[in-house]
Amino acid sequence: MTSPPVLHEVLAAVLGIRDGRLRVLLWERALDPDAGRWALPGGRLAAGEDVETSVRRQLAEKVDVREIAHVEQLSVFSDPDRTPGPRMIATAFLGLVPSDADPALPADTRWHPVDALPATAFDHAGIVDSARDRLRAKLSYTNLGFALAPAEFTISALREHYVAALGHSVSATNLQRVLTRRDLLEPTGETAPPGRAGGRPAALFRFTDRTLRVTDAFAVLRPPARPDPSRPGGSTGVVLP
Amino acid sequence: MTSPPVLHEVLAAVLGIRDGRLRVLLWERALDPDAGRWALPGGRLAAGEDVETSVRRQLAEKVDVREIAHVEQLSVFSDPDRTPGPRMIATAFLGLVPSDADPALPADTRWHPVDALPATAFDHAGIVDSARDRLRAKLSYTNLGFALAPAEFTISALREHYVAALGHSVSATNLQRVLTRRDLLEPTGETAPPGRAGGRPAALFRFTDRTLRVTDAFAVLRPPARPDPSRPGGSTGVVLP
DNA sequence: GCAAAAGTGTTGTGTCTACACCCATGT
DNA sequence: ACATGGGTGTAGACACAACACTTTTGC
Repeated sequence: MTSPPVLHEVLAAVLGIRDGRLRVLLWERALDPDAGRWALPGGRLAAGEDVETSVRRQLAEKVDVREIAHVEQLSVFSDPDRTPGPRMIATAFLGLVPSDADPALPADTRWHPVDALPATAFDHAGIVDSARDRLRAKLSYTNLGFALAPAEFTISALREHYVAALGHSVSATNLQRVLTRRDLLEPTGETAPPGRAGGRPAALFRFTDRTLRVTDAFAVLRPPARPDPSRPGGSTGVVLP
Repeated sequence: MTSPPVLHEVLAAVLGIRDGRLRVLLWERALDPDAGRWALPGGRLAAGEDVETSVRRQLAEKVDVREIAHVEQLSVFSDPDRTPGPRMIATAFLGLVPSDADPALPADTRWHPVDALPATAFDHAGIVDSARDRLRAKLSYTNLGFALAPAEFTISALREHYVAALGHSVSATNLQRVLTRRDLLEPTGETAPPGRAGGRPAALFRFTDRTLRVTDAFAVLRPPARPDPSRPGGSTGVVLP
């Protein structure tokens, strides 16, 4: 009745916008199994730590932990044959690095576009896919953009980040309004100088909050609207003449 | 450098509407540790199985697996001190049982309201909370109601299920329209006889699909609307005179 | 002045919530 | 007839997407 030993590892799909594309941090395996293939950073769980502590510790070897703006658990990958040798269960994480953080990377480590992965080790390609999907979903109903963008940015720079992450066009106009309406952006007061071709200088913004916040909890079937006494005006906003 | 052994278990928070309330299936521990406290069903991962296979197997001991309409992974609970004795990591699942399934339960097992849990074992209360939260969120942007409701139901019966699960009032009118617009409901053609007080007989409905489907993927920043050639009429529906 | 880029005004559309009203049945 | 519960019609309110237009710069 004794089960064979099961080892436990944590793996992180660390995503960030680099060079206008959504990329993931991978390192090239030097040794078998899967030598020459690209793998997610991570490693064995140590004695005193829970999985989140572990993944943060292991990432510190690849990229300065302070550069990681957000970490969240994805799911467990537990196919008995997912790796050769003794059975290994993996808890996968999504990590996000803002584009102004440029950590010095080990020689075997590089940013690869998530939509053009090299040959990957084990089941790591599926983990990257689920990280990308999670990111795309959360960009639409949380403030998670803060974890991709630099500390200060113009709206059009932010727009490029969203385009790269979502994979479809995004209007700068609507992006600004959606984020502003939710009080996620605030102007710094500074402006960025225009390029050599001229143009109006762009105002700089920052995210008001750099921790995850759910801004659109309900798609439908919202709880009944209780009249909100904190809002001074009546139910209507402006009455046109 | 060798890590101490880590054991792996799966735990399931099986939720269902019973007696008008959202409840979770718990069994009362007979032995220490935590004897007399109520625990989630689950157990050790066996050799050849992944975590989802394992949780389905373990649930078969408590409730007929065919009665479980939906199973999904929640997250890993890995605090080193979450259980006494050798370290145990748990992968937690959400399971849902429709209210017309009434599995014969073992003597030590009972349905408990999720908002009035008895003394629970280990960290299981937190797992129940995250299961409840996941269910509430997904009811709003997926067709997950199918996993709580019986095979056929009236709108007002369905409404009571949503009220119990969400914890706030839901209008039958709007519930029907929201689900109908998304093509999640279809009429069976049958009607349910009215109660002894009279009233119009209610039409019976069923869910068109009994597997999980995301119906509201984007809160904002949707991909640009490509003109849909499959839809015959122009962009507008009806023109008023 | 002109091109380029940023940002605001405005309009159209969808769809959600709320509520009034009509429908079918038992007593 | 009338009470009871089921179901539809309709109106109001947002909020989003799209696009025209104004503003501010470099050349």
